[in-house]
Amino acid sequence: MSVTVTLMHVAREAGVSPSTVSRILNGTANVTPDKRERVEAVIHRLNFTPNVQAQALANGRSFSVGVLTQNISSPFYGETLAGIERGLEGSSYHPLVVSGHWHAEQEQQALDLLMRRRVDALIVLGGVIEDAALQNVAARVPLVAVGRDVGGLSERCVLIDNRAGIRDVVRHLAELGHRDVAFIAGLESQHDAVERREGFEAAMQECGLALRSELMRAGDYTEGSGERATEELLSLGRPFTALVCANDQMALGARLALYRRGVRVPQDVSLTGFDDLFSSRYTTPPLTTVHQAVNELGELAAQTVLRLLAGEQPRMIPYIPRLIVRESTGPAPLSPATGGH
Amino acid sequence: MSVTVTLMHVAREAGVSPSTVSRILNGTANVTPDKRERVEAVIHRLNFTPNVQAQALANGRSFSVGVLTQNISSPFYGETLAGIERGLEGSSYHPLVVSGHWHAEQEQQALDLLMRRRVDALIVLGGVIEDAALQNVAARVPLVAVGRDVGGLSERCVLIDNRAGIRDVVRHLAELGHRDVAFIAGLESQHDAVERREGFEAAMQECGLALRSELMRAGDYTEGSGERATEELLSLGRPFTALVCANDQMALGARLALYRRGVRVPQDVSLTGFDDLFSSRYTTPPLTTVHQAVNELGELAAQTVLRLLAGEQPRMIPYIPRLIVRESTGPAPLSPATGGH
DNA sequence: CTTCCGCTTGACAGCGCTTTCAGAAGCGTC
DNA sequence: GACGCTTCTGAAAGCGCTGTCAAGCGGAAG
Repeated sequence: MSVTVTLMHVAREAGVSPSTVSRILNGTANVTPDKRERVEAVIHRLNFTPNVQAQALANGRSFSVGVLTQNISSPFYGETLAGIERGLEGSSYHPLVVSGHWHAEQEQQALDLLMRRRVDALIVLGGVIEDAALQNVAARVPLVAVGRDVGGLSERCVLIDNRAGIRDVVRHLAELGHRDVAFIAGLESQHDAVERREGFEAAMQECGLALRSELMRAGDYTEGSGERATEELLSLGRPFTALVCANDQMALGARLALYRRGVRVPQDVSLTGFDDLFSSRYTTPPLTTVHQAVNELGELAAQTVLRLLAGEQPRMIPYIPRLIVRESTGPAPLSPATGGH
Repeated sequence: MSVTVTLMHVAREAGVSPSTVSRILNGTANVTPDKRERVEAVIHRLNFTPNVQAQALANGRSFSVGVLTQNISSPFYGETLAGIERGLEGSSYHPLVVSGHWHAEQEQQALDLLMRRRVDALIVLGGVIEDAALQNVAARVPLVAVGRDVGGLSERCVLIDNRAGIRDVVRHLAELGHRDVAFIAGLESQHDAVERREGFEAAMQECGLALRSELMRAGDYTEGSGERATEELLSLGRPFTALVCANDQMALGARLALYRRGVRVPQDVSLTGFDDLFSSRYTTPPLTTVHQAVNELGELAAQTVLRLLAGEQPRMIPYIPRLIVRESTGPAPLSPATGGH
């Protein structure tokens, strides 16, 4: 392994001062064409790559944007990350991703790590860490939150209207004639899960449909939890004709449980999700769900961060989710299977 | 925004030299307990976080491991990343992820970026960039490749036996009595896609099954391409009883196309994938596929990198994929639907 | 021909940290 | 009490780059 070549080497080799090389590298000032060419030739010949750490140290900017996500492999956060990546493309900033796994302690460690790395800005995706910790960090670097309302930083939060999304789902089902609607919620510790549950309850009332506690189950946003919750619901003898899940992943689990019991979707039971993951277009049947444009949310967050870094004061537009009707919902069966116990 | 506090501030405040603070931070040398306590108190009080860039510059290690992935939002790479993250946990190293999007030029840019950031090591996931570029980089930092055999660096490549995986699939289908087996391949530019196609052809021959070119289609590993290829195959009048897809995502697309045509899985057509994505347990019906343990592969890669960084010379064990039989495959129909054109 | 202006360029002082080197204690021993 | 040894600690020299400052240069203006 050869010694890494530094800007100084380039300067010597090209017979100019380090300052000049730096200026050529950053376009900070004019340099006579012949010197520039000479230096560029040397850079190329020596395969010189500037040391970002040194640059960061010297000019106080690391050109990286910290991203606190929860679970890098979840389809939901994965798409958001891709959006952030795309939003940052073309700028000289780069994302630095750390996972918090929905665990306050890990989230705090992740934040520490990002601060240590002196990120120039921060994007926070969900999470359960207290607002105070985020406010603390926001005092040091520009911060944008996605899918979570941080007290005192609301104008920096990209939010979606969970209640409106679920309301659309319930209305859609009501229009199809469903009266017995089951619901699988997410964890009460997650902000949006609470909003979706409350939204469901409100919408049911609004549509004049009875809210039956035995038809309300809690999962944790994973496929497995959706499957288990659905099995419990089915063990009641299927006293429902529609099943609303608080996210697509649980709907996927629910779908499997229904399949195992030979319950047809949507002929026997209509099934809905929330998020519109990419793969939800490909479930059997394709899932009726609420589109979140996770991708665009990520991109929007990234662009907002860039604006903040450029010294602008961008305003956030609340994101309105959109109901996507596919084939997993249909008219309520004429003779609804009544509870069998 | 307050001025960031530096090690120097801490030193002054605690009445010791910067060297001492550094030593306490890194445990580099003994320090008398009272000084240590004093310094630690100040660190805490001032909320001091060491600047990683400066540390990196001073001691020549950035404590970050570059990861060249292809598509951060793909379920396949997402799980690998999670594995890498987990494998690096506990060490002081941290992953720095960049996407190449299966595009040689972007991959090269990603590599440049990582070298600029002076990553201490590199993990490469797939990709289409030439071996030479990777060898070039490997001369500078330890490199581990996953799912790709880099010439001259084979001992640093975590590989899976694609041919063996597909062979198991074909044998499984043959045992179930299928004789007319269709295949949807990936792009010829991707190494593993080629291996899977070749593996399929070899396995068909080995099982004494006829290889019919009209039943061989090419996709690009996306759901949409699987769907389109399946539609084409179905337009032939369904002269096949089993459909082998080169990855799970295409199988998902295929599943939708079959659903649309009212073809039952597995009663009319048996369907298989490759990769065993987490969500493949939850398709309707659950997908028979080849398990890749993407997660563990990532973790293994990370651990290997750590070993390399510690100066050891770890040996790679080739990974043997495993057939997972679920419910999307079944006996060949008694009276196979013959080609209808 | 001198003066002034604008542009290019190099010297140099950091950025925040680590690490070597050598001095200062502290301790045991003769 | 002096000597040598081991620890602990501070001064100082970088790590690779940027940005300020002032010098040097050529040409335009007087």
